Amino acid sequence: MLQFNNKDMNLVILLSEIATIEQLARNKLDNALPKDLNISSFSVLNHFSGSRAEKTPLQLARSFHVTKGAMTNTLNKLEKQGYIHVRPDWNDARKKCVSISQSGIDARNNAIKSIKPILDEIIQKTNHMTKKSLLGDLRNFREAIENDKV
Amino acid sequence: MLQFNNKDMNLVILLSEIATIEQLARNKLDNALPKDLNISSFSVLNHFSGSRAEKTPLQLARSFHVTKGAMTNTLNKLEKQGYIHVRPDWNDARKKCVSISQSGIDARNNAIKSIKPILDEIIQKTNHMTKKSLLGDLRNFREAIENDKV
DNA sequence: CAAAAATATTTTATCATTGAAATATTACTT
DNA sequence: AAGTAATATTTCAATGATAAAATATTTTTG
Repeated sequence: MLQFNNKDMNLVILLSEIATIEQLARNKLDNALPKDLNISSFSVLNHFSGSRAEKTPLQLARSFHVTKGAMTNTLNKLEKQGYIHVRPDWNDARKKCVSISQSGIDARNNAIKSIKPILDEIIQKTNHMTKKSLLGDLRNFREAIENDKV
Repeated sequence: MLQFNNKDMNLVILLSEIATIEQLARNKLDNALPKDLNISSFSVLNHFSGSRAEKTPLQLARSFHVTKGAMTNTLNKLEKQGYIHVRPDWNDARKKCVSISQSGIDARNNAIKSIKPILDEIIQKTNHMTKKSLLGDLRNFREAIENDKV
């Protein structure tokens, strides 16, 4: 009978564990966020709180490993909400420059307040040592999967 | 300025790493699978290769942490394709009993052939020690997030 | 310099998922 | 035994993502 070998099987189990965690976390956070902000929109806003430098839609799409069309969608919503500024790139008319607005910053801070209890609950239930090693391991693992060409 | 504390921030980074991996892996596998089988359908078929015991739609929905409606959808497709058998539960008319068919087994084996190169590529790029500790850590982590009530 | 290739964004059709409501059946309560 | 609650499945509308095509602009090339 055709089967996975052990290594393949372990990898399949690992990947489905990852998919499960992603699904659970996404749903929890999505439900906790203010209803005008889904995870995608929040992630973009949060991205700009680290560095408020302008980014193009393509750069953002790549950062989040999402298609360009999906990013167009998210940015359109954020712009309609007034949470980001979008302007043409004066040097290259193909490009746009996206940055966060003051009300975007406010919305982001408000969103953080609403998901913080969930994050703290997870932190409380998880032992910290585990999480520390996890992140590095996961990054290595991602790099093994990654080969982008959006 | 309102901010995450360090632990929250680490958790956010960890979760977005997980989301990224999930997205990359899903797309890779989805593209590699035969076009009549997406990951959801494949996962269900593969589930039955471990134990061919009959399962109800609800049990399957819970196994995959997916809504009942989503599972109805997947099972309908699989049934139309002839890859599963669905029969009423003679003891409880609310329930159905789902099992894999011979052509479902064939489809699953064929799907494995098509994704094996991708799995092997990932395995090759990843060091095995890492993956071993990862799985246990991830399971603990999932348990910290999990509280189901489908 | 003109034609072709590359780059950035948007549009389109399709699809899988969610949450909630609808339907049907069984179990519990008194 | 009747009425209420619980369980299992399906349906429905809305949503967010994808892949691919369309559009527009810039860069490369011959």
